[in-house]
Amino acid sequence: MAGARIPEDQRRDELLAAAYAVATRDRLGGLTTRAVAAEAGVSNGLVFFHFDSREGLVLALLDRVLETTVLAPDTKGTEALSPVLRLLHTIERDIEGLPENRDRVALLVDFWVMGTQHAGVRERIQATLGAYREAYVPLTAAAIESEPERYPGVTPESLAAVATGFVEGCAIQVVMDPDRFSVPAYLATLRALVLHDAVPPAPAGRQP
Amino acid sequence: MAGARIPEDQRRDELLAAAYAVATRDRLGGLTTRAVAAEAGVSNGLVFFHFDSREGLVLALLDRVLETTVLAPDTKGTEALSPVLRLLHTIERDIEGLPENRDRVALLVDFWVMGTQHAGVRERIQATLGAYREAYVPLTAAAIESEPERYPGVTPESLAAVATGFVEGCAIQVVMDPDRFSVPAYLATLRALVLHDAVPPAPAGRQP
DNA sequence: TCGTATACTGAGCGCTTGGTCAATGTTCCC
DNA sequence: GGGAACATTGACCAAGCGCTCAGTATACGA
Repeated sequence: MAGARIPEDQRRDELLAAAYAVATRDRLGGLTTRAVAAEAGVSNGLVFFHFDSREGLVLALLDRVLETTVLAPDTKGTEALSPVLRLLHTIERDIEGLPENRDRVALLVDFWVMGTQHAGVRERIQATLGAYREAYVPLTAAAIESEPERYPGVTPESLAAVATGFVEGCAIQVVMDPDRFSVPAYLATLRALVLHDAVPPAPAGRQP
Repeated sequence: MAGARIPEDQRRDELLAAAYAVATRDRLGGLTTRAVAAEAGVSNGLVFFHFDSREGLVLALLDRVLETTVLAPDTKGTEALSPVLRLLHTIERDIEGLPENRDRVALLVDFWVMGTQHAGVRERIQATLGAYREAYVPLTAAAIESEPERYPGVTPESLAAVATGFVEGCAIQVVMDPDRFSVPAYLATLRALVLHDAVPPAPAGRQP
């Protein structure tokens, strides 16, 4: 039964896939080495052969999740819009993509909370979120430059922090209270706040 | 050593205080019955005598934390302001109070995450946050009524949801990344977004 | 003074966990 | 074909967990 059947990298991937399945089902607290081994159909010891420790497994899973999670604003198709509308449109697109990725977002929230107590996790997540925030800076800079008198004391960085913070806040609400959280209502309010006049109608949808 | 020395309610309070100390130090994951007993200087069994189970202890602690946490907008001293400024001022006051309560907010975040998997915890937290949101509705209703043409498709409820969601998002950032999160920069940006013109200067402070 | 209700102790049980390791199966090169 | 290198197993260990319980000390009414 035991033997060198599968090259190491492939087994690692299998185990990480099993870990992802367990973590999205039972959260990080349920991610035990035995549960991963059972999910992958291998023995408990093999997990330690490939990852040394549970911590190694968790960190490898975090790296995998961060790598395969698109965390960059998608500005495609918005080139013709005004800077402010472009920024708004990008935020909206990020928020709209959240509900369909609820499992993954929930797992990321777990890692996020874990990062409060674990320096390695914290650094990885802060780096990723920092890159996400910085990717917004060109958009926010253009928006501020288009109406500088409207944004006194607001820097591209601070506006990017608020924009990504808004998306992150929505992500957490999607995880925590998906039934009450209404994406269309949120976006309509965001539009009304950001666009002081001539507000295009929000997309149709349930509004509380 | 053992005996009926202290009336039940007092011991319960002592144990809850010990649980609070443990939970703010080691988070919910470190809240074991033995740790609480050691913190209170009593035996392990006494925890079960007073709370039946670890779950009972955790729920009692949650109730205590929710009761003693002021989660209602403070509008004192804002009666003379315009509705929009009043809403803004209230949000700012809530956000400014977060950093000094970081331990407590961190504990609430832990409970919040726990609520994802525990119906009892979820119900308690949703009820509290729902009451917080509803307490904002009079403020948001007045703000919308003062400039209805500016808020098409925005209801008092949806604006209250965004306002409290903004505060909650800030709370989580205070817990997760307190060094980078800048309250003054956030508030300045919020002011610029909400007030379309004649923006009063934001309070001085570090801005990233 | 004695009995009873109550608060309290701490050893211990059963279970799960992360982690170790000697043994074993498999592959591949010589 | 034989052996070195590697992947894999599963029993096992120590530690920590929630929880139980027989027993003990205290307060108090009769």
